[in-house]
Amino acid sequence: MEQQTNKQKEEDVSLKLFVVLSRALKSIERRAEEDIKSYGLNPTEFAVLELIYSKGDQPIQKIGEKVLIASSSITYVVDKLEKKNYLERKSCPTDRRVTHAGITAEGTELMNEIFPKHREAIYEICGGLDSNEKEFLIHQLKKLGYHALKK
Amino acid sequence: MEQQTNKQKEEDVSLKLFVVLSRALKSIERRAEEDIKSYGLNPTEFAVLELIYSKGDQPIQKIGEKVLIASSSITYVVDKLEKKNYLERKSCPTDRRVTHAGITAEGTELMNEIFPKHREAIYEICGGLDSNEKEFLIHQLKKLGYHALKK
DNA sequence: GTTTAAAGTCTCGAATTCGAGATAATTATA
DNA sequence: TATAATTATCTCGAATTCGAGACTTTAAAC
Repeated sequence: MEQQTNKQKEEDVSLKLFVVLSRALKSIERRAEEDIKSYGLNPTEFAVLELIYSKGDQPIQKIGEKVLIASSSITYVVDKLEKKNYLERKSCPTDRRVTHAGITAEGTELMNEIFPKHREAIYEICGGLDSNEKEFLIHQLKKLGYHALKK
Repeated sequence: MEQQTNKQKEEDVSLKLFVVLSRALKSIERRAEEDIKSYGLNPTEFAVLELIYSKGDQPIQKIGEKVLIASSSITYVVDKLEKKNYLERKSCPTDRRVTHAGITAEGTELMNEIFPKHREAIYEICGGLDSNEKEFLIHQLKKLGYHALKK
């Protein structure tokens, strides 16, 4: 009986956490998206471009792993970024299955311009907590996320 | 100079928090979605059904506010749940603009069956933290989300 | 060396979400 | 009361994401 009540409570807290987590992220995403849209990109495009901007040329496959989207979606996003002349595809000479995506001069120029602004925007959006609180939150979220990952 | 370095660091922590938050939620969502799909619903359908199951009949409009989706999306979701015979539309007698969505006997039966299972599943998924840690996390996430909300 | 298995990219169609605008009903204003 | 503004719902088309499967190339197994 006592057992049951306790379990009930634990479940409630977990559900609550799930809801609050979803809402907090949604609020942040809405603002972040607004920022990113003002640069003429959507969040996925920005994430892909940012990856290649900071990490250099990437095989199409790897992009999906890092940004957590399906391979068929990457094709779509890279297509769009290529049309905008921010990325270019380069077929790999050593493995002909592979295509790399690399950033263009125009893409680099764009990111030089907007990345600092984006950093600043995220900083403002996350202003509800101080630096130490953020560090601790990161730590806890990692524990939570790591456990959720495995099944 | 010192000022600049400090700012740099704060921005880094904020970016990191954003990434970790996104990933943690994505891990949880993936598992939660898996659970919900096993009941023949998708997350949005479940959320809408759960709202009406626990709070009673709702005007279509209100559903969107509570579940945070656009009005055009609600129409779509309620259509689907109506086709599955879990919800029914009831036109409001006092305000003819309004349509309420109410849960059917079949919908209630389904939720009686699956809601406890879902609670349990979320509890398992969130097992990376103990109850106190969750409470504290909820508190911090509220602070974070509340700040992000206003602009 | 063939045959099989695996890896990387892409095409296609389905599902979901959104925003803009249409329509209808209600409320506020002049 | 007529007019305007607001509210509620829905339609439509566009954007984004996914999964299944096609195709090519490479690696492994025999």
